[in-house]
Amino acid sequence: MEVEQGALPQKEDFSGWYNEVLWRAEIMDVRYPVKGLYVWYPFGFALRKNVYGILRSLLDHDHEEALFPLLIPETELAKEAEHIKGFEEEVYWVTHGGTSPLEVKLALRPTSECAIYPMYHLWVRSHADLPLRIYQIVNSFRYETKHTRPLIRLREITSFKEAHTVHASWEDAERQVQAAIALYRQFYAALAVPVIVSKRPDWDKFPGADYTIAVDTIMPDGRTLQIGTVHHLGDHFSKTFSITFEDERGEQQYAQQTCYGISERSIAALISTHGDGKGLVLPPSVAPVQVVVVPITIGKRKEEVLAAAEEVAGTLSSAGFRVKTDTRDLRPGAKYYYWEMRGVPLRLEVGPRDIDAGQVTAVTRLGEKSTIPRSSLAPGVGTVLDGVAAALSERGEEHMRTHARVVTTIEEMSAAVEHGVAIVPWCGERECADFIEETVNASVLGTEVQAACAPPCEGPCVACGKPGTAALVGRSY
RNA sequence: GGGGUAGUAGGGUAGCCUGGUCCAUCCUAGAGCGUUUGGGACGCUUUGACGGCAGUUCGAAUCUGCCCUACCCCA
Repeated sequence: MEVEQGALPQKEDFSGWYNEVLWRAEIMDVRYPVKGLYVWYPFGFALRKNVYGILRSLLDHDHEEALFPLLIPETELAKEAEHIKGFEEEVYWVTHGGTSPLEVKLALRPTSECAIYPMYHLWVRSHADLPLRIYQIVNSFRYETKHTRPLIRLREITSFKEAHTVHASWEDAERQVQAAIALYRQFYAALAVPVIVSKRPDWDKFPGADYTIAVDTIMPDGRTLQIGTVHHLGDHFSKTFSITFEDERGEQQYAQQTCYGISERSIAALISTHGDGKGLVLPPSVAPVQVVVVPITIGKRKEEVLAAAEEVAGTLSSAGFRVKTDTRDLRPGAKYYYWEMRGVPLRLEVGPRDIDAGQVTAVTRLGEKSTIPRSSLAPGVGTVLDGVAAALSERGEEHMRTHARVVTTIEEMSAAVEHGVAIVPWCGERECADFIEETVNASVLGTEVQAACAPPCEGPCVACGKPGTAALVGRSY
């Protein structure tokens, strides 16, 4: 793996910047010989492990992790008419076993409802089995026809975390929807990625859902990226798959269900939100390397410096930090650039001058330089890392504040969607949404908008003038 | 769905019409050795490719056929 040098494309050229940083920071290798399938480098995979570790620990409070098969028989997939219609153009099919055609074609899961619910039919017997909350983290396949992009639009989604819950009542399922949104908010707060939550318009909901709540973020170029969805499935699937339970009175009832998912788009958002002209910027919570120790070895004191660097690294890893000592035979400057590209939140330089002063020189990924006494190394590093995390959260919120605007006219909306999203009053009619889309070349993404920066807005619909409520309008990936 | 263009080393290009020292070339690529090291060091040596399969030919990156892949334009 080579060390690429020179400047990144400017972040203003977001596409160029994004593709370049993914391979220079060794997140994804896009050279795999199938369009839309990409390879996780070890460094990228380590980042993925940390990010999904946070997601797992949040879910594990009241969910259980399981694993369902990749292949779904056509007979199961075809059961829910609305659902299959939503996916039929994107399904990969396994048609042969060796050279013999299969009697029943097998689909590579585009999502796992049809793999999981036949089993839920067997597992759910009584109200005592409910609520049931299970999740899995798996790959899934969609034959995307539009422009594919690593981590964002893929033909193999490698890291699809999908949760599927079963409840006794519609209201109970709705409470689960709220709980899932809260959980996703916590998750993205941990990544310092700001989000907007909204309810997707009816025509844009998950195929087979009562309604869909989406979590979006705003990318550096102002376009939105959907980074999480939560669906209330009502009893559509339980009727199709006969998921019933016996209630307290001994009567059979159809169960109420929800499902909700997050994919590696969360990592795309993480990278895009924080990265800069020098590469990745990672919150300490997920950085594969939190602290890099760079020995400044000069002439005679080389051995002494290396020993000091090792001692510093040892102290920190005993204290629980993810530390790397860079002893490669490179100039210090080259190492600084190398680790900055990989988003390491804190660099510690240990040279003769530091040794003599009983300190280390600390430089954060955000460019703040200080010294930390060797005598209080671990607490000092902890404080600095907390500072980086706080600064990233603040930066994220600032980005959201400057890219989401509450407006009331077509003209203002048109200007707002040039570099962000608009929140405008909308009456809820499809015709008005179509008018908005054609006029400003952006979509109505949702209603019931919840964002830290967005006060509720009501007023006459921007398109027709009838009473309307806040709608999120933007250009999306 | 219809049309077009293109695939040459880690990356970027030339060569193709007109088969033949083409061992091509450039870069911040790889490997090795040495001198270096408080913000991207340098020298020397060296490695490596013609998208795939078949065909024509004494000889194919170059000509022919099929296939694969990617990109662009139109619906």
